[in-house]
Amino acid sequence: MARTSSTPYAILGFLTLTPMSGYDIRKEAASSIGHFWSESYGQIYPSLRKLEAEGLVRRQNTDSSGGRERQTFAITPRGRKALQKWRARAPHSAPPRNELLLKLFFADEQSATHDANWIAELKEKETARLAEYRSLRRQLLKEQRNHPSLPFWLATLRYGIHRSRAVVCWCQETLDMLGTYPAVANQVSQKNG
Amino acid sequence: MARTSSTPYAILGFLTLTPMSGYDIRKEAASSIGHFWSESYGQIYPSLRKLEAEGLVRRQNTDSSGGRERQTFAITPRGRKALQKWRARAPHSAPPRNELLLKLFFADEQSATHDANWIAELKEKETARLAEYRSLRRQLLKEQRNHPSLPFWLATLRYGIHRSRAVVCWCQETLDMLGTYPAVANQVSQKNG
DNA sequence: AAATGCATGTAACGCGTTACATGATTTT
DNA sequence: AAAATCATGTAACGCGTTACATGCATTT
Repeated sequence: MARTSSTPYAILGFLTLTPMSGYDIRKEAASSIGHFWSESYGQIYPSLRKLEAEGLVRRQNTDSSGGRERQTFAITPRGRKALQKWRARAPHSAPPRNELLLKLFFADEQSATHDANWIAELKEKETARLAEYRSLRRQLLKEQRNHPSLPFWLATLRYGIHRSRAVVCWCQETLDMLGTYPAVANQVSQKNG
Repeated sequence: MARTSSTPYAILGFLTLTPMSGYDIRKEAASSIGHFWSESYGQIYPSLRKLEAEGLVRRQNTDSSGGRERQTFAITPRGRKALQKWRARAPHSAPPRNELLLKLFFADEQSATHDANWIAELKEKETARLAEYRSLRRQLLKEQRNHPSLPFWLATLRYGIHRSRAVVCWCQETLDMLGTYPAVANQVSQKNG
């Protein structure tokens, strides 16, 4: 198996919940861990093949009811062991790369209007996310009330909430600061008070 | 020039401050934007060559006083224009990838001790960062008091502060949650109160 | 003389995205 | 019949890290 990629383990993780197709995994990932992790088909399908070749997953049944045939995979006992081993290894945190901040760092009074607009957008996006988090939280509390993993899922959600709140707060502070530049104050199409 | 990489622009940005060598850029980047951006030599040196070939930077003087010869680069007028154009383009935010959260999402009561330890470490790291931010802030306010870019630099710093505070807060909440599992409470080597 | 540190640079590798190709089914 | 949707898959590409190679100076 690949040395450093966590993609195969993300796949194994989802397959512990229930057997799934690559398509399902993608969809599930987007809705449940999308706020801190992303996977593309270009990663998932090849990974599934490798995992199958190593006996960590097995093809369950290819049912063709509705649409193209679906390849459903299930995790094997060896797959569960591999997942456990991965779980025990310390996570490495990737070096951060935030292009908005990079641009802001090299801003000047003339061009700061751009930043103000981007930051206003970001503020709205993160505010919208907070609403999504709340609804996702309600949904989890209702539909997964007794799932033993619920506390862990909620913990990752809380991370997103803390993060978004911090970002929204920073956005407002920074918009206020940028607003002190006349060039910015006059040009920004803002709904920030 | 490369289509999507922001590395060349980060380099151009630093060269607007003062002419520098690749080595200097790396050091400067680590200390000033290291909390939200990273560059490696493997990126910087080839980028500098390309930028030179395109006339966006020029080699200034290769002074060999002390150690190996130093290649110092300065930004050209065309380089400034390229930087301005980049500044005007909206930043794209990379899809997030947080391996700690991925592992936590697939945690179970047995293995949650690992997470608790990592989270305790993270909490200390982010707490230490907060102290670094404060000292960096003091330094900026003293040494760059009149630099026109100071407000933008402070804004990026505030981002880090908000972010770290949020993470520390989440860490504590999550440690408390994990502590309710007997298996975790007994095994974690903790100094968290 | 050896080891360490400064400074420049390259090569190889793997990862992940993007774009594309395919094919079947349902909708219009 | 055409368009849109579901589902699987591949190929190409670029980016960024890691590891390595080099060489000069200073320290021990």
